[in-house]
Amino acid sequence: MYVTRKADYAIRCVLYMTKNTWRVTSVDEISNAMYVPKSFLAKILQRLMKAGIVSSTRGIKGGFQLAKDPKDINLLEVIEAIQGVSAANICAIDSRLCRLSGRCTVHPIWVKIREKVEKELKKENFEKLAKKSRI
Amino acid sequence: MYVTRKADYAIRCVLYMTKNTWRVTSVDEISNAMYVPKSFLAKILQRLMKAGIVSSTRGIKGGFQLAKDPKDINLLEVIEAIQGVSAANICAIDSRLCRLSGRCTVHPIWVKIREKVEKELKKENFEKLAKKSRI
DNA sequence: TTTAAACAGGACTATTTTAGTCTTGTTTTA
DNA sequence: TAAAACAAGACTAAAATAGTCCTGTTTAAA
Repeated sequence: MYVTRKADYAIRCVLYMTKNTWRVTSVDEISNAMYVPKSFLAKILQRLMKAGIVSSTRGIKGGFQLAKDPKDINLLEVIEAIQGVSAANICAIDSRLCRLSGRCTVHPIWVKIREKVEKELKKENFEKLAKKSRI
Repeated sequence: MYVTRKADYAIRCVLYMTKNTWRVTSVDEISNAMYVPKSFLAKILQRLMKAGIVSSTRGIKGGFQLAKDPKDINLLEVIEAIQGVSAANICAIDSRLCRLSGRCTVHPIWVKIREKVEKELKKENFEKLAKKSRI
């Protein structure tokens, strides 16, 4: 499980929107507030759209807003919206990717770690995060 | 925390050597047994050398053997010997790498996850792994 | 009705990392 | 002294990461 810059930006972005729930925020605004390159952020928001996490309004005065209640959005979901499923070791995602799997002693350990990490990430919803947030 | 092929091969390699403790094994032998490209494995073994996990004997009939008791070698140590320290998010390794850290709500979560993963990996020593192993 | 602000989406690019290979040299034992 | 084995650095191809850019389309407001 490695969190890319893209997913990290996505998290900041959802966090910002959580603090401005029900208000339409533009890419430009989020970009400036969260120190994320604008055109890169636009791509990220498109992915969050496809995942149903945000919704968009086009045209002047348009922008993005959360499509769900912040308490129903967790970290894992945002990360996976951006980079797909991931794990410490590819074999923990798809055992076919490892020619030793099935016979491999280490395999169950990767699976266990993946489960633990995903559990932690699922526990963290954005309502909770925003309460603690100072940015 | 992402485990590269290199670290994955290193683990297989240490596992093989654990099952042949006190015997000198050549790169060629391990390479064939563990399905790892020979010249790549040679590089990996050099790293394990520097980390003090294996020792080498040069010349004909030379090769590698574990430099420590398998029960004193854990997964984390082998992974870090190959790829250095890692975490789900770079900010969990060095908070200076994140311009929001200190103010970032998500930062403590990455740190917690890193700690949990490292704890799991430290628990797994090679004596234990070899007992379960069928390869 | 036109203009400008904003999203949509595809193509493109530079940099870094990953996963190796290759070559030349040194050691050691039979 | 030849061959088998490690040592170490240079090299390379492919993939992933981190963006940028450009050409559209939409829509509120002047």
